[in-house]
Amino acid sequence: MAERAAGPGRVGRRRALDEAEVVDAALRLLDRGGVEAVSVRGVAAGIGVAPNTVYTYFPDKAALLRALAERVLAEVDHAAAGSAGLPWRDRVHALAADLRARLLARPGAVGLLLSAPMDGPHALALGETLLAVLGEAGLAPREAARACYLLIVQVLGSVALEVAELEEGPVPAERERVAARREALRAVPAEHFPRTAAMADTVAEYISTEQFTWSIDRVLDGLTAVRPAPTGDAPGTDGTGAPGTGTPGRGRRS
Amino acid sequence: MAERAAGPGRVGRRRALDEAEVVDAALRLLDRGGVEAVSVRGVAAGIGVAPNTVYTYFPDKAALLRALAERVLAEVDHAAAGSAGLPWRDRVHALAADLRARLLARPGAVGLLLSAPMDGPHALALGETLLAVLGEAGLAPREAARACYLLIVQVLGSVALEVAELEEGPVPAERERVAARREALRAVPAEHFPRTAAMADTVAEYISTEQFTWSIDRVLDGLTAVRPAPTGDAPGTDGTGAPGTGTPGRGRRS
DNA sequence: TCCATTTCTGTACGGTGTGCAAATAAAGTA
DNA sequence: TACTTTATTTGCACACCGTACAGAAATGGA
Repeated sequence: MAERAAGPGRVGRRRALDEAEVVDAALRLLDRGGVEAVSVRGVAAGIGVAPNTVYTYFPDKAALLRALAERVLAEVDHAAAGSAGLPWRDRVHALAADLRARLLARPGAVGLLLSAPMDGPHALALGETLLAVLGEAGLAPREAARACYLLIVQVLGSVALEVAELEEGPVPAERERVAARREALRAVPAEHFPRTAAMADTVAEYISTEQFTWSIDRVLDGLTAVRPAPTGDAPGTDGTGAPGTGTPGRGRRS
Repeated sequence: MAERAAGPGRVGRRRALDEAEVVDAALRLLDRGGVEAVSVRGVAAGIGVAPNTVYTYFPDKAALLRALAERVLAEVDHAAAGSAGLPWRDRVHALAADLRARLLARPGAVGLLLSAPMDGPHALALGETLLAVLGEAGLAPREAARACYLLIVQVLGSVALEVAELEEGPVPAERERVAARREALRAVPAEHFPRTAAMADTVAEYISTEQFTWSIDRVLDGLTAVRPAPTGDAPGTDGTGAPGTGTPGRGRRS
């Protein structure tokens, strides 16, 4: 099993591949065919090797999929968020848009990210970059960390819902996808769902870039809205999760 | 194939079950064993029938899974959001918390919701309820619709990321899950990810109820933050999705 | 050269979704 | 009642899946 990788003082038959080549083959399968096209046998065939050979490089399929998810995250453009000249809001937008675009270009990649803990180095790097931007924006570290998760959840969640509507095969343009949604929404019975039916056009645009940008903007508004200074009570959680008074912006500890 | 369901003037052998019984069997498998335990053969065995019989009720497995997702959504407590006495923020919190709790009680259900379009009647009903609350909160219909999607994305996204960390088997208490995360985060190298390492305790609490509530609060803040009145320009989308000026709260059309 | 060690392959097992033809059961008709 | 028509259910089969196991092939060290 893949215990100790290569090394000069190592004995035994040399391996013909390395982990990256296996992941690359998996990525090719992911790109055409989605996540369900990524099979151990398919990956093995893609690199001209017996199916079991894959288990020399990864202990099981789940590990291969985790590596594949990391591989996808590796391509995210952190530089977009680092351009020091831009206002911080724009830098968050750039990072979010880049992540969304990469994931939309690879339907099935989102499912990958959402089916295993995001604890790999590239996942950490993404969080670190976002944390830096939010820190420079003036958020206290604790607020920045929470805001970081809030934003990641929003991006991954919206891409996931967006991809969930896709058929197999090539991804249609956003325009067509919205149009298809609008058409499908004409079947919503107004007598049961009056508000939804009345706003069908806006509902059709849920999967649009505009809704995505609008959502991020509202989140950023919420992160910067002035609210009562945090109280200085003990740092333990109250743990109830129960809604409080209902007054807007009730602050919780930093 | 399941063309026309039962009817009084119908000829042919009577079916021994109905769709609901099939979905119930699938739900039992989902509850113990997660989404990957839901197999056509397992469902058939659960109701004492040959595997192919399932195809009399659903055209394929995907259709069965869609029905199962709907079945899960059917259990959401809309009354929690309808208690007219409470402030609207609390009603949103109640609905969000209820949805989260139901999905956490059934790990694997989120994956179900995120692997097919949410266009069933119970999905529509959920949106309609949320839309009503947001409308009563004073949001313009278009804003309310967009806010509705933003909130759904946040809830489903955060539950999805939360569930992604779970092992097979029974779900540990939140306290233990956070502790396990905290322990795992001790391995983060501070030289590469200084901010993440510094905030490890907060990062460990990403999956907590408190972070969930905090995130919803920030979103609600963002939805109610005062911002420039929408400009009256043409209703077409600009379609670029490019970030704008960076000034906070730049309003887009209602 | 022999040996220890590692990688790679052949084979096999139990599982999956589902297509197809035959069997079965009900209703309509004669 | 007997026969036809139709819908449901089943047995069988196929192709695919993840992966365990034992042996073969290749390497470096002694």
